Amino acid sequence: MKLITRDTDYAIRALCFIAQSKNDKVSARELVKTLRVPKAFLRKILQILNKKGVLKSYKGQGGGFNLAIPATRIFLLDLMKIFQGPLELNQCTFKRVVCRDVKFCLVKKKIDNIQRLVMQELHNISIAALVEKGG
Amino acid sequence: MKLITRDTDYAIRALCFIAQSKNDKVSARELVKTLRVPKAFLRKILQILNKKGVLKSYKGQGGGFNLAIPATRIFLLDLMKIFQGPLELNQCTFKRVVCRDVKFCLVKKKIDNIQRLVMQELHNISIAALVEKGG
DNA sequence: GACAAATGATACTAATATGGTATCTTTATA
DNA sequence: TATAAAGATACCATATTAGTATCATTTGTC
Repeated sequence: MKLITRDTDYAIRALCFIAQSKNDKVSARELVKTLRVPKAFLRKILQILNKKGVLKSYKGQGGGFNLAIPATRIFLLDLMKIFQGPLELNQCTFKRVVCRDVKFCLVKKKIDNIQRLVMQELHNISIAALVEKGG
Repeated sequence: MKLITRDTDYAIRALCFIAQSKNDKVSARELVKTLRVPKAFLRKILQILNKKGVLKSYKGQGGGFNLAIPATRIFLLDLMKIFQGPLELNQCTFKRVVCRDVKFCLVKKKIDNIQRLVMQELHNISIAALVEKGG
């Protein structure tokens, strides 16, 4: 049971690297060299991050990527949403069945609480926080 | 992104029903009637719960299942472990790469904290708690 | 003892998600 | 104008999830 999939993971690594870089742009080739991740796969991920407004891309020779928004405002939760869809711990298939009172499903309520907790925590972790202390 | 899979979900429902039942045994047929879940699939789940010591089974005509341990001691976390394996939110593929200091990976540390939190919460939800208030 | 109704064991299948590849197009710049 | 970059898109392999199907075994009842 995983909470973070490979693509989210790679995205985090790439963003950390880009955030730390002294250069104004970082190309996929550079990232692949350092991160040791399959190039075609990483390129797809970078393209998605670009479309979602997390990265800004520059085409042509000497092109590459840089952050479209400050590293302090890129959160794990955002990345997970992008690559893994919305966090829905369960979709309450319990309706009409276990719950005697449809309006009050304790299972859902309890799981929703956990979900809220997780989301809060994930929303507190930014790319900036990950790179600042050698993380 | 789901935390609870279908089989865990069905297991919870079945256990809630069995916990609430006045009879000393509940058969798969009864469960299917009430829970509206595919019979063959549910039977497989019940067999697993039996093997794992959560349910006790009775073969032959008039047979069925009942709880092998009190509902107060069956927790969501246990069921998730049985059907979804151990909760490992990430397996830290960051080693040597993003982390400059292998011994101190902030990503892992932060995610581990979240994991601890989730496990604590899941360990607080028992089948008994789910049925007691009409959940 | 035969039958029916239950679980046990086990193998198979279908659908979906995950983790990639491969290829061709477009753009910028030296 | 060649080259090195990203954009777009289609494809593929594997694993996981969800579910089926079948036969064997057990046990209560007539």
